[in-house]
Amino acid sequence: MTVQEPQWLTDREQRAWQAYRRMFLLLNAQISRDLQHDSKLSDPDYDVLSNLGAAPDRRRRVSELADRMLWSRSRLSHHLARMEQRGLVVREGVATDGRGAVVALTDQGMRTLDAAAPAHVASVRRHFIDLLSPAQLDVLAELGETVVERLAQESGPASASGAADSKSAPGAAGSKSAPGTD
Amino acid sequence: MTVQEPQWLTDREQRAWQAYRRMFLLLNAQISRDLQHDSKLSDPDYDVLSNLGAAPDRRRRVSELADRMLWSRSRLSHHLARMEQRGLVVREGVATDGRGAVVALTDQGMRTLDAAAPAHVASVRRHFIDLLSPAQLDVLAELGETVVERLAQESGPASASGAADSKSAPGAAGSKSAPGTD
DNA sequence: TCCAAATGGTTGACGTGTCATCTATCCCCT
DNA sequence: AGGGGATAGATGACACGTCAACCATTTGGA
Repeated sequence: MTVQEPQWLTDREQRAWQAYRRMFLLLNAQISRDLQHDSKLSDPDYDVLSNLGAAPDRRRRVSELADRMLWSRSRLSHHLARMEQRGLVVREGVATDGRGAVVALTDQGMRTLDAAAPAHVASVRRHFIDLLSPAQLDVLAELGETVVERLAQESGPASASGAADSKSAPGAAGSKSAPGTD
Repeated sequence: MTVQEPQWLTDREQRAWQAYRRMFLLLNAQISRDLQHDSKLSDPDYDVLSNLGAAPDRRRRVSELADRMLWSRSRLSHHLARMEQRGLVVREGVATDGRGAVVALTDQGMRTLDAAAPAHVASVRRHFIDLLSPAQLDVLAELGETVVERLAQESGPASASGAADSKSAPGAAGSKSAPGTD
């Protein structure tokens, strides 16, 4: 019954882990701060808005939204309550299933999203994307997908994969229409 | 002049950003969960314990600890209050400066850290480190350092106290104490 | 010497996230 | 039918983080 000596991290591993954690800490703080100052939105607020904005009719089934964002239902429920309070979204009942609910973006929510998107994308670019080479971006994407895939299959074969947050431009140039930040 | 059309993310950029965010979301959740279940500690709890555990006399000046961890003083203060409540740390006054304070690991805190470290490292390995190639680890480290460096200098080149990084295992590679993972 | 500003740290209010629990509905099997 | 179980979602309690305000002490001049 020898106690197995734990396998500490090597210097190389330690360096990567450290860099990753510190990057997240600072990057997240900075981007959140920008978003808050520029648009009076929190990070999660933006995520919800952008995900709804990218939806067909600007509305989604609550559980579908939760799955898509990789959020717990509870978290989403709490957050929607706060956002509804602020007039950014509304909850509607769904006819086909008495239990279900649908969240829809209000006009105000839509306007808020449109107004926030450009600055947010710019923030992400400035503090992150533009600092990295294409090669680095690719490695990051690959590595992230590897980790996500493993975690997703471990913690629940029931999970559906979908897109979630963020940027990119879904057509609709001109001036209005959803800043397709998905 | 003309309103500048925001520069949305390209597919490649979008993919990297997306992967990064999802990875963090799931990875962090999983590691926190493991830590909570294995050792009854939250992520921040562990960070504080391990940082104090690695200190010369198992104690640090509060502000130095905050800088080192890249935490706000307020956050640290709140967290120390909770940890003190649980008997993991104690605050002591400092003679040389009437305003100052020092936090020290209690024996219980030390025991808790020792007990938690192996499982935590294993968790980090299992869900993250062991899934990546050395090359990927290096790219991640490099990229993370680039981003951190930029953010650190932007948000406060003035103070810039010892923060930097440096957390390399203080000769702990051996076996006994000083399990420093983060 | 004296006081304004800086520094170290705490606190309160409030938004956010987690877990456990609860309600209502739906599904399916007998 | 009829009831057990799964599902959709909401909620309450509590941990965590942020911001702004707040002491107390220390420092730097005039």
